[in-house]
Amino acid sequence: MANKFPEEFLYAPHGFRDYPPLVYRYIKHLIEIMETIPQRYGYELYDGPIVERRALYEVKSGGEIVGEVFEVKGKSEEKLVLRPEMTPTLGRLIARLDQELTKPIRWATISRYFRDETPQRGRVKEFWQLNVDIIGLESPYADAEVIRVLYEILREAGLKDGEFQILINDRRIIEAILIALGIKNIELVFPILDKKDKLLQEHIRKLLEKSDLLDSEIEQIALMYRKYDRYKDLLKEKYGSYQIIGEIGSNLKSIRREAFVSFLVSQGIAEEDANILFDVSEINGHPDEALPKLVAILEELGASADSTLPLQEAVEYLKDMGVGNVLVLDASIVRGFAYYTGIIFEAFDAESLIPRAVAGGGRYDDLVSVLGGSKIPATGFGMGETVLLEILKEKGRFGEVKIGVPDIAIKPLGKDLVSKAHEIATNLRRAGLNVLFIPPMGKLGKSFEHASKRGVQYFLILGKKDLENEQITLRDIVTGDQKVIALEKLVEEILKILR
RNA sequence: GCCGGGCUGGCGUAGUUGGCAACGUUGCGGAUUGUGGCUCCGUAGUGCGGGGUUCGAGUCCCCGGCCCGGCACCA
Repeated sequence: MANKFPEEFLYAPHGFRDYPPLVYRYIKHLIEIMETIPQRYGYELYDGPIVERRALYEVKSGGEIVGEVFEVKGKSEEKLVLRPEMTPTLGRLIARLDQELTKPIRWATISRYFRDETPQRGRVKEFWQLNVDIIGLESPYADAEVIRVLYEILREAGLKDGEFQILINDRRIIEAILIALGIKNIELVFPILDKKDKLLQEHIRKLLEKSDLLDSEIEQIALMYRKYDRYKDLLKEKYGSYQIIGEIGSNLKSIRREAFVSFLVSQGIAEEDANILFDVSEINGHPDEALPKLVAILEELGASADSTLPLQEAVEYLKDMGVGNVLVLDASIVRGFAYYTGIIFEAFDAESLIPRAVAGGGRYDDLVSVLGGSKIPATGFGMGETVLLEILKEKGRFGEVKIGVPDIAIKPLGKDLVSKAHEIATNLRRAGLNVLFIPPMGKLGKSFEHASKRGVQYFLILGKKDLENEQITLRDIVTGDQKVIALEKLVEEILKILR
């Protein structure tokens, strides 16, 4: 180290990760699950380029999101970016290949994506993401099926029913309510629904400003109210002595309403309508109970309840598929994206250990046509590996992930035995085993130690004495047992032991 | 971008009111070429960088860097 190489250069660039084997094997484990499960449901794998035209992302939602994209400089004039998500690429592919593809199309992909965001827990600048989509099937069965795939992945990854929830809603229902209320600016209301919790947080912050609490405390308390169920006890313990905290606590229900309604009113919505919208946004429960509430609201407004039928149907399918008990209809879920047109859903850890969605998706019936293709219905979801990884880490839910652990090691005792040992290793490898070859120098004991630290249990010792009898010694490194095996029966014997 | 916490051998930590930098663990080497994981010994830090206060700073003050949380934002 003669010259100064800045120490920080030993680390990955800010927001990016290194993946030494100890870390990588867990990610790889998840990736393999995410890649395998969709195939079990008949999905084909595909991929696109990591680099896309910047314009592709401007088409679908007005160019707002491009700010968090990595620009790529090439020789051409064309503005290129590292892809931040898959759906536009998928839309492009479908628009182009539409005519030759058998419908419905079931496609899945898992690959790396990039977003130039501020890193946080569960969020990094480079990540793997799975996308699962059904294109060309209008029936809510399609929505149900992709949700079933999502469910199975979460289960396979190690989460149990009750440890996660799949929140579901349908934009068409909310739209029908808004229309019934005579609200024209639908686009205005969706983001507000999405920010309901945040509105509460801000409202409480304002209430607390009059008190003698420190700004930093106010910030913290307001956040706790936003996630009240989780911080209820802590809040009482820490700030219970303040009168104002007690007051807010006992009036929380009306404060929630006030925070939401007053903001809507400030945006030009009538107070009466705003109150109805609040009631709608508070609907949160199993679809069997929540859906009738939405129907009732629509009927009260003198509107048709037909908009609830697709969600109803999807829920029925989901129950038939065994996913009924993790569903929660949350009428405040709309998802930030302009391109969603119908059923939308998000998966969360039930304990909110990580306050981010594990996966999210929905129906986007117009995207392909926006990109110049024919009008073709589509639904699907995206799922990154980062949040799920953090949740499993938090729960200590990583079992023994054995990736890159050799099944067996072999060491010749002497240079003149290398070719024979290599021949044996090759036979074992051809039988499908991962074989670690240890060169003949050094002490045998050290080799055991090394193999043991690599997680290897079985060790073949090829020495002259054994070889004279066409035999080889197999040692179990864990137990210390060892026996001599005839070379001609070796592969067979080893396979028997390993199975 | 904002707020908070941290930065001591590879890793994890201890360091009382400023005064010889300690412990655990891992890696590597050693007890000579067919048998280990126990023990022993050796190896390892310009204390994140820079400046200041002081006889003397890891310990106090200032500036910067990086890491980790959280907020904003989030396809």
